[in-house]
Amino acid sequence: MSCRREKEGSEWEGRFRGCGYRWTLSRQAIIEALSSTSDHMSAEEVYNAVQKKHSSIGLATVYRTLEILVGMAVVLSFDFGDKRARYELAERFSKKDHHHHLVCNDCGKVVEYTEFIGDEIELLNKTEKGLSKKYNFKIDNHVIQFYGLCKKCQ
Amino acid sequence: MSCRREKEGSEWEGRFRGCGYRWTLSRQAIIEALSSTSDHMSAEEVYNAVQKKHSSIGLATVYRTLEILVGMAVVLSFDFGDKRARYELAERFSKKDHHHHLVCNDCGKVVEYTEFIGDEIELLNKTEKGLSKKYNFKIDNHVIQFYGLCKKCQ
DNA sequence: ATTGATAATGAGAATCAATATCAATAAGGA
DNA sequence: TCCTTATTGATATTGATTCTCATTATCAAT
Repeated sequence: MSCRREKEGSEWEGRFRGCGYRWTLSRQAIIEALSSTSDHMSAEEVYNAVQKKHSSIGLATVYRTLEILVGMAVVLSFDFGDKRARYELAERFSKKDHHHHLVCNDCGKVVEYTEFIGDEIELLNKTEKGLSKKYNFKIDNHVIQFYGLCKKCQ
Repeated sequence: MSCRREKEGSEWEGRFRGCGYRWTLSRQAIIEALSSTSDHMSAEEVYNAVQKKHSSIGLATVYRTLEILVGMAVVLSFDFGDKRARYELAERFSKKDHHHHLVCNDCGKVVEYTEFIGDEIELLNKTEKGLSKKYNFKIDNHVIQFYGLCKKCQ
């Protein structure tokens, strides 16, 4: 086992314990699964991925852990219109740049675009500030998504 | 019955028949229910509202009709994070101005804001155009929403 | 290393919004 | 009025997610 892996392990461990959670094999495996793909996995897909190495981990544990990770803002949960939550590591834990999503209503294909993000973020921040003040909300999250038909499905 | 009501009835009838659908009492009642509130009703809430005047209309019909209305772009469907679809009449069929939503993650309160819409729309249109070209998508829908905690829930 | 409090877990049952089935009914053109 | 067929209500079913509960694992204190 490499030095790097140990270091990563203890970072995650620290993050969990810092939030009052224990550090367990299941949690490690689930984070590994999320880290090792660029897909937007559903809970069941995470379960299947995790099963390959650790067949004893149950589906309920996957759901519970994902809930915790979302609460820790380590994982983001998305709704792409296919009737199940889909998960992806938050920007700072992933290799991906900040992006938003463009979803095909027919085949479900998801494009992660980064091209127009700059202006979007800027506007979102401004709007967020305005909304916070006017409506007394403490805003901690936003969604921007586009829906349509991809080339094939048009 | 007023002249206006008759006229509205036939407008809706025309819209349905123009799409190859029949015009039925159930559909009329469901549209009335959607028109007579500013809430974001769930399918079950629409069902309850409709039941008061037409107790024979079934829940399945409500779901089916809402699906059709969404397909006709008469009704918009939203996900506010409470695990059920919520519906509202599209802008051109409602008294409301174009707005986006700000949702409390705790109590579920939904604020419809219109203040910052101008810039948002402009940016969305621009982004939409850029995405269409670059990714060959025919975009027909977008979502912008903010999530946080309202004053009470902070 | 052992212990004890308790957090986490797996298996499976339960929940609940949404969808599918199917026989009966209603819409609307001929 | 008749006929075709879309629509409907009742109800069963699905499928993602959550809950329950007995068992196990974590980890701070010993």
